[in-house]
Amino acid sequence: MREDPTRYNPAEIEPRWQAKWDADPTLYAAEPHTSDKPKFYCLEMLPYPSGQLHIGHVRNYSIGDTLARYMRMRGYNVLHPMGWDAFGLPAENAALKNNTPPRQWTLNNIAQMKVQMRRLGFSYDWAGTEVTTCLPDYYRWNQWLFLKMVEQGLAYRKSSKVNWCPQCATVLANEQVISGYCWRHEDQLVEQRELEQWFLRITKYADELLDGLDQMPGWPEKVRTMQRNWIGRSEGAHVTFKVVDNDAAEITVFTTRIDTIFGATSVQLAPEHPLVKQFAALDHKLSLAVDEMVAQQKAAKESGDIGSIDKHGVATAHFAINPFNGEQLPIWVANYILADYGTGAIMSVPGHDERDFEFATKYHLPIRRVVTAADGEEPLPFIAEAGAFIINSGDYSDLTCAEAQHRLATHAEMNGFGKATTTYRLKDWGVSRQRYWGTPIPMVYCAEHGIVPVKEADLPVLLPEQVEITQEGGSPLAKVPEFLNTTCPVCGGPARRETDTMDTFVDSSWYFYRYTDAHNATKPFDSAKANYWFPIDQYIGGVEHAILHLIYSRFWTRVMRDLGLIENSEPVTRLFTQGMVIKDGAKMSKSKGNVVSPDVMIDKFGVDATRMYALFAAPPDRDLDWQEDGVAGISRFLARVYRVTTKFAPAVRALESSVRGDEVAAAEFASETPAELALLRTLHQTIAKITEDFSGRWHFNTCISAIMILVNEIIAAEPAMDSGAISVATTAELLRKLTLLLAPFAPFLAAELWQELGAEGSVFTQSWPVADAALARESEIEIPVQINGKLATVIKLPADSDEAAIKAASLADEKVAARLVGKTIVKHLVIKGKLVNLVIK
RNA sequence: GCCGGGAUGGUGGAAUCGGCAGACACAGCGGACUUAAAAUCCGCAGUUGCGAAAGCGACGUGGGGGUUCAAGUCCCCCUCCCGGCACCA
Repeated sequence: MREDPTRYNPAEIEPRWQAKWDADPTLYAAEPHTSDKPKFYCLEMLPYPSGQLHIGHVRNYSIGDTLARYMRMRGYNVLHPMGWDAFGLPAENAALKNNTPPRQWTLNNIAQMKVQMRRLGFSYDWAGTEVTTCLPDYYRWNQWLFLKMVEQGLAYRKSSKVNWCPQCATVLANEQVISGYCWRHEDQLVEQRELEQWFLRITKYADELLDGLDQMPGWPEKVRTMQRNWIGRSEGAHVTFKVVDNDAAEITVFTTRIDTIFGATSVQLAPEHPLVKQFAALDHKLSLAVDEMVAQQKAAKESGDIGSIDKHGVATAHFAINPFNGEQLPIWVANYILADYGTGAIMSVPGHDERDFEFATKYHLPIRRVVTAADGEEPLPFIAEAGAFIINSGDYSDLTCAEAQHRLATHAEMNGFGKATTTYRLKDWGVSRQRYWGTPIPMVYCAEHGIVPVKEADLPVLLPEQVEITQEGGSPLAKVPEFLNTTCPVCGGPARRETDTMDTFVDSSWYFYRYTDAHNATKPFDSAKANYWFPIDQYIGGVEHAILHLIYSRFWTRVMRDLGLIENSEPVTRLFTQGMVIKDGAKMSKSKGNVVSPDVMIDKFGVDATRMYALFAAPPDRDLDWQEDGVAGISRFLARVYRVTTKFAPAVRALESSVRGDEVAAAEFASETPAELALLRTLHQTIAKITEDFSGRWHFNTCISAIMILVNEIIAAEPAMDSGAISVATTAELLRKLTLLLAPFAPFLAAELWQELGAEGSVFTQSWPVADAALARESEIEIPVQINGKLATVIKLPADSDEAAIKAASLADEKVAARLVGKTIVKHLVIKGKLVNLVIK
């Protein structure tokens, strides 16, 4: 039975085509940047080489490959690259566990995964584009770009509190801390340590990164919102308060509502505010209370509900002076004030802020009204809307809030105690990592000359191969004397190298530019090539990178633009975030034992069925519940396509060899029977539907269902094809176009069937079929007739029937007539080509 | 608390612009083929009432209200689920 040659056998078909495709390394190469074809840069997020492709990758890459194949058939010059995000901690963990060097482990994994990806038939230009970020020919450009950033003042070193993951044994960027936990160890709380680190000045671009989001209609609103929140721009003012009887101390607060400053009745400091330390040193009771608050804030942060801790505070013995009216305000320390936002100090305006109101009520602090929208009677706290104005505020009374904000800030600035300011939640990107398997930071420490960049000519700073990886903290490179000890680029004297490596998000921040010129040995890439291909037309990946990779990439693009390497400011025109693949309603995980292996699926059902199921089971943006029975269903469908196509293939081949294609068309279209026209109608409706879906909606699940409908109709017509009632020419037309429609979704089967049908060339270099509107049009349509909005019957009419004809036909229907007996027609509504509704009484 | 996304048969999902709810598949049931099974093919299939049947009717897109000749789709209110943000001053 298995030997039955008429039976669909992906295990035979797929490896045969794979071998053929692999033998031609230029098969999927894009044309050079001088091509006159329109370009299309189709990109999927590169994988980390864990060694095993998972089903989520299969989904991600199937979406991208389907699009890439389609766009090629539409005549675009398509760049479809792939690479490896190959630096990172797992390689070091594996080294510890298996005693395999990280490099070897990583390269082995890459080799394995590449076999899997080739097996899946993805149309990547491996030879032209493959980038492996852990190899010196790539990471030397990380170093080169880092040096450029040092030159521009965009990379700098400073000591500060940083996030430390004990499991990673390294520092993390803010973006890599998810609600207090490590992004790769979800149970690991992140600690704070004071360390000297390299930072990249992403905050320089904060405004541009934020404002750019408004001009990115091709990105999901969700991702843009997340980035907006992350950047967290807040426009307001700084105001500096002097402290009574303490000339050395002053408190600068940040407020977005300087217009309410006459309503301030206290000043609140974060427990970790520097001035609190000073006060507490002389006040034991305060000191104890503050320690408790610090501990409480820390605990709340860790349990993730810092938003809901009970507000409490403690008064200090000190007073601050409101610079606008000289009023003395008590200085408190409060547990709801965060040290790391704004200035860590606020003016408390309980009349017009909910938190301040809650606090003031609890501690019986005065509550004062300084804003109203009408009569000054609104219940407090009153949060002003547009149109409100200021009262009880001296010279500023009666101004609108906006006007008062402007005047107060200006007054503060002229008198040197404040000014309009913008704060951001976004902090500079800490890129130092105390790990081995990453890009060495190309800097040298000289006793004489301080921190000195490595000379460009001396790049790359190679990562040494023989390194002992241990669990204990500290940079592994610091224990490699051959690496550590070097000479100063300025004086040639003894010096030591920076032993931290770069965050691996540096690698992925610009890899897609390298794809455009992956083998360039003298530059990161040729600008002319990058400028031709960029921005990326379509980027496809998981939403989990919304504020990591995707914000770093936007930053890096601007840096490279300002260095003159590229012209674009944004890397990606359209972003698509696909949903997760889940199993039995839950995220796949080893601990739940619900992991689906792509290899097992392919062994059982073949690549085409596996890929197609990944596209069929849900729209690509939604989560997809993997059901093996569903893959089996797709496999049966493909088997039907194979059977019917191969059955008629000999007749089609014979026809093709006797008549030229266009003559067939000319001869045929004169004399089709109604049965043939009906089939051609479905064919052209299917072409139209799929073509439209590719232009934006991407609901490949409904594309595939449309193909199934077409196939079901072809199979239903099989007896007529057998008998000759449907001509071989029509059959040929149907099967050839069907094969073209299948090509982006089931490439192996399409390649096989295209050959079976005796057509010339590769199915993938054919033009995408064009829907013929005339053929797609229905000659006869069914019109539902409703009575009082409920379906009464369905009538059949010629498609071009006018309103009068539809009206008459609806009344002529006997079911309708029966229902009309003894009733009055109140309204007879006809929607041409759609429906009839009779309102009767 | 705020911002997104979602809730449709036994299951995944379809209905793209307010116009026949449930396309296409999965699972299920019945039949054909077979000694039998698998595979394959054909058919049935939202729930429910009446009926021997053909058929006829009612209900039905998380819940409640509204707009409309007509609502899964638009408006208002509410519930639950997923994701993100969160004393951000």
